[in-house]
Amino acid sequence: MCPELYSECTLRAELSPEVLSALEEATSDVVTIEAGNDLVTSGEAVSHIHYLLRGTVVRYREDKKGQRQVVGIGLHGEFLDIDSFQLRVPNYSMRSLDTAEVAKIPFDGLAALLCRFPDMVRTLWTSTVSEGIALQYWIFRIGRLRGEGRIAHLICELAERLRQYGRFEGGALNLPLRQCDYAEACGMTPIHANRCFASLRERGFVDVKRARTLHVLAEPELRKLAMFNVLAVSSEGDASRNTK
Amino acid sequence: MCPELYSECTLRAELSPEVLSALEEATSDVVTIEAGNDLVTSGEAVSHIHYLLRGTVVRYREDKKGQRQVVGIGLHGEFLDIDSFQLRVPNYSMRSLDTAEVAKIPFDGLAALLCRFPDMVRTLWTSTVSEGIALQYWIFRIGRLRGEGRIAHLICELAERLRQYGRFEGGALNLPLRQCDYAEACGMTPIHANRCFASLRERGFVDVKRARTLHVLAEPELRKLAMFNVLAVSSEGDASRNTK
DNA sequence: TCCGTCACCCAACAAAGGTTAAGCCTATTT
DNA sequence: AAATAGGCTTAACCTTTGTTGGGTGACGGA
Repeated sequence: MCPELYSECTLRAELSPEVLSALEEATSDVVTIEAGNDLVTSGEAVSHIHYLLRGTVVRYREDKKGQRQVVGIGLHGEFLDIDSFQLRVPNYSMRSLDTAEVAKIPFDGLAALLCRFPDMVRTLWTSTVSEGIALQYWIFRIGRLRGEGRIAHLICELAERLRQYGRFEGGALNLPLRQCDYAEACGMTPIHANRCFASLRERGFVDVKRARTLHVLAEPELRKLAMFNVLAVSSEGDASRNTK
Repeated sequence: MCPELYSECTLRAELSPEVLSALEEATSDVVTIEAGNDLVTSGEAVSHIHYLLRGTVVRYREDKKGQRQVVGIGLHGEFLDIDSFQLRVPNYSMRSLDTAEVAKIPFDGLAALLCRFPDMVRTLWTSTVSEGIALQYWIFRIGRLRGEGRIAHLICELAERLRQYGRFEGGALNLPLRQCDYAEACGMTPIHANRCFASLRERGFVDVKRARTLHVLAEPELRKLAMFNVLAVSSEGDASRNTK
């Protein structure tokens, strides 16, 4: 097992060095998954949780016509499906958007770890709570915003997360997300996502230098448009024609 | 403290009688909240979790224009905000739709309980995971379904939950939800919710006997329309004009 | 009793977003 | 260099949904 597997883990502050190295020992294997392949398939039992070492992953649900609704985006350094430790049979699928590398930690190994480090249960529980909060943001985004605002909201979320991880240099959203991925996450058609991107570009809020790297040019305006971070004292804005 | 406070608790199977009575002892007080009042306000610290003894409660987020997006519905017998034990300052509000009675369990009391009954942590964690799964259903509903399907989906969810609790007698959804509450939960305007209800009524799927009691007349059709329970083997249907 | 309020209902119009069917550009393959 | 494939872009058309403004009936308080 290569050393320092979990050196970029985003839960790091919460996990002691002992736990991290125990996690590394408990890791059964590290696999590479090509773009467009499923890591996890809805309805099929899994026996381990996944940690993303490299790449970007979407979590989604499919309707019976095969239309996908993305319900989460996993960035590298994140655990992708801690909840499956409880579920055993996930009711979502996960797919990598580019070449991904994931570490697998078997459930039994994790269970042993939780016995050895009981505090870890609280940490994982807290992480599940955070994910729930994130899901509520997604519901707000899709339920209360119009097309342009939804895209802007998702961009703001990703920017915020990358910034937290120190990977938002130069305002670049360096992620393999295609317009159709944004569409699936925002509950709209790719054509409409395209219209929204065109408008955001026209307004000078973002710039897309062909290569799947999106440059955020006007984050404050984007946040206003998306009513991102509603908790902060609102500074008013042009969000007039923006809600339902 | 009145006895048997938690006799209807929906986590009951997971909680031993000892834990239940310890919970009862840890309960600081039981309060009554009139319809339309907030139990919890976004951004304001709380010091206890809530258990709903009577009534119905919505959890929501507000945008800066005061428009609400409901992100969860609490039924009696449920803990409403276990997650606030971790958050301390919730970023959502909760409001009762009718006269509600809630029991409050202070955080410190709960913390003591978790020390005394360490297994309970896992139970609460599992409950948080379930809530996360429910939130993914909500995202799917709002993101992938059209108006009629969204309303149908929410009705199916509520029916399912009431049935689990043994309170779905005669196919009646006996809840104080107004059309505008459905609208706020489904990300649409009350006017449009009204159109959707009219259509569902016309099709003979539901019946609303003025008095806020909704009768489910054709659950299979509703489920088909809503693509509810996508996991089950699909039996095909008329869901053609129903997705985006 | 009358009045106000609240939930529901309705209709006409406008805007947003889905559908279909193209065309374009770039990178990769042959 | 030509061929191909994937992702982006555009346009025309039509459905869904929001907007505005009004209406009804039930109910509770003055």
